[in-house]
Amino acid sequence: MSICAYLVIALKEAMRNLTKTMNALSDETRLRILRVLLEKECCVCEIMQALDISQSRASRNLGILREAGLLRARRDGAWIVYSVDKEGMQEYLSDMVKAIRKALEGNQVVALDLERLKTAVRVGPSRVNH
Amino acid sequence: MSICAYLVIALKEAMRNLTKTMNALSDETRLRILRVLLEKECCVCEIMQALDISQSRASRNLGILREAGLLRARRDGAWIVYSVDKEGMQEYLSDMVKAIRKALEGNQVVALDLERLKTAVRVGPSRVNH
DNA sequence: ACTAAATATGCGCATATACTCATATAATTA
DNA sequence: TAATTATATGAGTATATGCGCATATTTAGT
Repeated sequence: MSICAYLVIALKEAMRNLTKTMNALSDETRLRILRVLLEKECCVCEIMQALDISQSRASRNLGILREAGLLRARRDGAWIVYSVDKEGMQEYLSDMVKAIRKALEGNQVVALDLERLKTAVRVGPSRVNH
Repeated sequence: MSICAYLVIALKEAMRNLTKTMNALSDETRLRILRVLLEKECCVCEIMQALDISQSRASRNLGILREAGLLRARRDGAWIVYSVDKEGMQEYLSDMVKAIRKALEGNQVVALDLERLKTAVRVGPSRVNH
């Protein structure tokens, strides 16, 4: 492949990254996950409990948010802890996150999620009766 | 339908509006259209020329942005002029628009669109050889 | 009123998305 | 090392999306 072709790809990548981000943020499940993670870092099973959703659904959507650069993941023993890396993320991503947070202010679905989050415990999916 | 059921629907509407907005902003064509309209209000045929896309594609995506509350449309003679209503739109929408604008700064695809916009004329689709 | 022009939209197709179910992978503990 | 636990992921399915093509709708001009 020619140098030129590579350049064209690089130029298109910025746009692709942006649409990827916006796509990640255009789904209700993922907006709810993001909002919960703005409250506190969580493992998959805590997200399951807060949103009252299945394990695979939680895991897959966390992966999409991570892939879009909105979350970071670290292992902590048996768990993988997801968090919003407010400082480390690209500036345009943190702008979006701030806008989303504001847009979700007072939202009732979110309120319920945050309520359930309070009683969520770091216990595996197998012990979450869902 | 009971009052309760209506309340539940109303509570869910805020979330639905947000995902609708984000969805509208998660497509490359629509991000490009929005960016062009931040430069100057346009009729459909000017958007066609700036982005070098078909008439139905321009019209449909303008409609989606409009439906999401991001654009307003007014008739001007034979034309329908679309614009970003920066003052009139919901606050969370204008936050998103600002973030998008910043994210697209220096983007090459956008640069080409804006270049073509300069030479775009308000002449109907039938006279745009595409 | 008739014709032309500008925009919107129904339809069909190809592709993308989101979910569940079942299973694979990776780390912990006995 | 074997069993258990936490998370990721492949497969299948139902639905949503984006596009082009053709056509409908609405306005302008004669």
